[in-house]
Amino acid sequence: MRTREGNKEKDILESAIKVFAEQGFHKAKIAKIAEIAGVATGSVYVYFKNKEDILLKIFDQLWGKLYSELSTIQNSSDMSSIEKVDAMIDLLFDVFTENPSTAVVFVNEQNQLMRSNQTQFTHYYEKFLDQGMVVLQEGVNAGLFSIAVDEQIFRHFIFGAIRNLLHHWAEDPQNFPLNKIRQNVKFLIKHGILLK
Amino acid sequence: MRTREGNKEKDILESAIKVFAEQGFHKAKIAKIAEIAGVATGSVYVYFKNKEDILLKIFDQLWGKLYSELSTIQNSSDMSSIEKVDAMIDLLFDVFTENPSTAVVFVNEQNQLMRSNQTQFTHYYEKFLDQGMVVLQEGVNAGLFSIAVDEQIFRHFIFGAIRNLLHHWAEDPQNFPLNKIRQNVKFLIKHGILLK
DNA sequence: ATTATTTTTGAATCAGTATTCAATAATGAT
DNA sequence: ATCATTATTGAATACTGATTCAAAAATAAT
Repeated sequence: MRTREGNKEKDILESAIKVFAEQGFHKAKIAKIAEIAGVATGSVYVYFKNKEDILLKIFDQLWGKLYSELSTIQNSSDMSSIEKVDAMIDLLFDVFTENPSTAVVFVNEQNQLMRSNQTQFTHYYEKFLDQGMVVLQEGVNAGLFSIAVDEQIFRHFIFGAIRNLLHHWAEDPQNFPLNKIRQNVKFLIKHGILLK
Repeated sequence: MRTREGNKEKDILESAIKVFAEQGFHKAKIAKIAEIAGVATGSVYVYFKNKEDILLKIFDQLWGKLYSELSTIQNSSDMSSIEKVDAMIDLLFDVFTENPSTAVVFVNEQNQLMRSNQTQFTHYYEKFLDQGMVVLQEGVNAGLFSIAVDEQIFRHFIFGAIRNLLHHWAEDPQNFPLNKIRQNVKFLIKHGILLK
């Protein structure tokens, strides 16, 4: 017998996130991912079926985590709808702050990938967005939020906005203080730009 | 001498937009683009330097048009800041409505492309976003818009939101009436979701 | 220390497709 | 009608890089 040394699967996954973020999925080379992970090219295929499989696992991990944490928020019966919306925004920012490269990969690759694949992560991703809509609906029912806005549209609106901001932050973290972004997003969602 | 029959460059460009939208840039095959354009594979290389060059020309065209039309809006001295914001949103929606495939290509490919290329279209794209910020600033100065929001952040916020909505609309135009989206976006920008 | 088993390796293979280019066709000029 | 010039063609080429796999190395059991 022989036991595996270290955690190569994890190393490769982390290396891949970096390389995918830097080069984009298609220009990223398996040899480079292997090199940064400190393993041989062939080892990548011991742990992953193929290149796309690596990307899928990255998203599985991401959305599994996000969905599980969102559920916790959702079940906090002591929070108002407004607080929940804030908490959701914090959640997204927190997770992507931990790993800016993941934010870049998410923004650049997820759309393309979802088109050809229906897997694990798609499920969690949808669930995540659905949860967000439940919070919004609760707020409307409680008379806190305006009913002038369609939930589907709102969901894509706010999600696209955050996504884009995270992207720009990830590409240039210095000039884009994340806390300021976070505050601004919370404000904009609630009040818009009009002074009243 | 011999003159060129038809307008092959235009045919190829239009065909490429369709194929890129459907397959994504990397999976799109030159042979397919040529076939749909009704020309031979080799002809593509008469009119374009290479595959990426086609994509660049698509964006040149898109942002050249958007920037030029935005300038017209900007120069309308009889419009208030609020009206200008509305007009900008209409402009974006109008242009992408004319060609949903362009919306898909824009959302999926522009980020990647901009990273490796500084060309014509990047210039117009930046100018376009800058113009948007000028409008916002005017509104703040006129006491119409809240100063609680950083313009850079607002720019990425609203642009990301619209982009994402256009994307979902382009993928599924039936279930996503564009006019409703348009109205909702205008409302959200101004008032947010909070009822007051 | 030898053996059996499992992990790791990375050079060789292989596939896919962007790009080239010699041949062909079309056009206009003479 | 012939020629010169330019446009078009698409099969052949060339290249890149994902994937494979036979050999080597590491480990644990005896």
